[in-house]
Amino acid sequence: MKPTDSEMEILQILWEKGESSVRSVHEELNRKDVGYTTTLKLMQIMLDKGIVSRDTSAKTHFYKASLSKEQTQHTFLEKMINTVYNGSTARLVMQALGNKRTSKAEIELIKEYLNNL
Amino acid sequence: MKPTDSEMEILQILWEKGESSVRSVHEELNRKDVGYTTTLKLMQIMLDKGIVSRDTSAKTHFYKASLSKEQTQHTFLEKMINTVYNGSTARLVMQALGNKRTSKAEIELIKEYLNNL
DNA sequence: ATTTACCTACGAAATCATTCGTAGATAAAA
DNA sequence: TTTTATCTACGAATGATTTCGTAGGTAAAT
Repeated sequence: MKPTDSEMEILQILWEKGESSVRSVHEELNRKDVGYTTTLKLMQIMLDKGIVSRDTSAKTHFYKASLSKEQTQHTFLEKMINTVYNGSTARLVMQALGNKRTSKAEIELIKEYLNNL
Repeated sequence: MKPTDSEMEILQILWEKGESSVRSVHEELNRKDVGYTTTLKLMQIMLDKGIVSRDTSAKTHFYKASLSKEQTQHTFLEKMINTVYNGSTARLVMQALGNKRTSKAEIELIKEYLNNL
C-alpha cells in the first residue's frame, strides 16, 4: 500500500516507459553499484505486494504498475498535507515555492493554473 | 539526515508542544498498541542521531527537537518533488491544488504569494 | 520502612528493506 | 552439439527500524 523509496524509483520508470522487463528497468535505474538480481528481487516483492502485475507468457517477463501515477501521487500528497502541514494545502504550496528557487516558467504555469480554477 | 516515519511523528509533537517528557509524547501519540519503553527507546535513538536534544537535570528528562519544523519539512518536500514529481515543483503544486477542493481564501493567499516572488 | 509508581538504560528479539550468490531453465551463438 | 548469454526463482546475509522485557534508580504514598 505504501511503496518504499526503492519501489517508488521502479514505479517511476514503469509509469514513464510502460510495461517493461526487469533488465530494462534495471538499466534505467542507473545505480551502478547494485546488481541485476537485486532489481529482479525488488520487482518480485512488488508483485507479491500487488504493486505491480506481470505478463509471464514469454521467457522474459514484463511488469507494469498496478496503480496509476496520479492515484499514487495523490495518496502521498494527501498524507503529507495532513501529517506535516496540518491539512493546509496553501502552507504546503507556499513552502514548496519558497524554498526552492522555482523557475519563472514554472511560476507562470502555476499562475495560469490558478486563474483557471 | 532523514527522520523515519516514527521519528517524524515524535517530531510533530515536539514542534507543537515544545520541550516534552517521554511520557507526554507517548500519550500524545495515540498508538495504543505500543508500549512506553518503545517511545522511550525511539527518543533515545533520536538523541544519538542528534535529531533531538534533552535536559537531564531532573529525574524526568525533557526533550526538544534539534531541527526546526521548516527545515525538516523542506527536506521532505524536496525529496518528494524529486522522487514523486520528477523535480517539478509546479507539478506538485498543481496536483495539490487540483485534487483537493481548496478554499478561495487559500487560493488568494497563494496568488498573492506568487506575485511577491 | 515498605510498598507502589514512575523513571532511565539497554540488550535483544522481531520485523522490514535491501543486497547478493547460486541453481536451474531456455535460447542464441559458435 | 557445446558453449555462452540471459532469464527466473529463491534462500540467506546484511542493515536499519521498531518493539519489548528486565534491571536498577528515585521519590512519593501507605
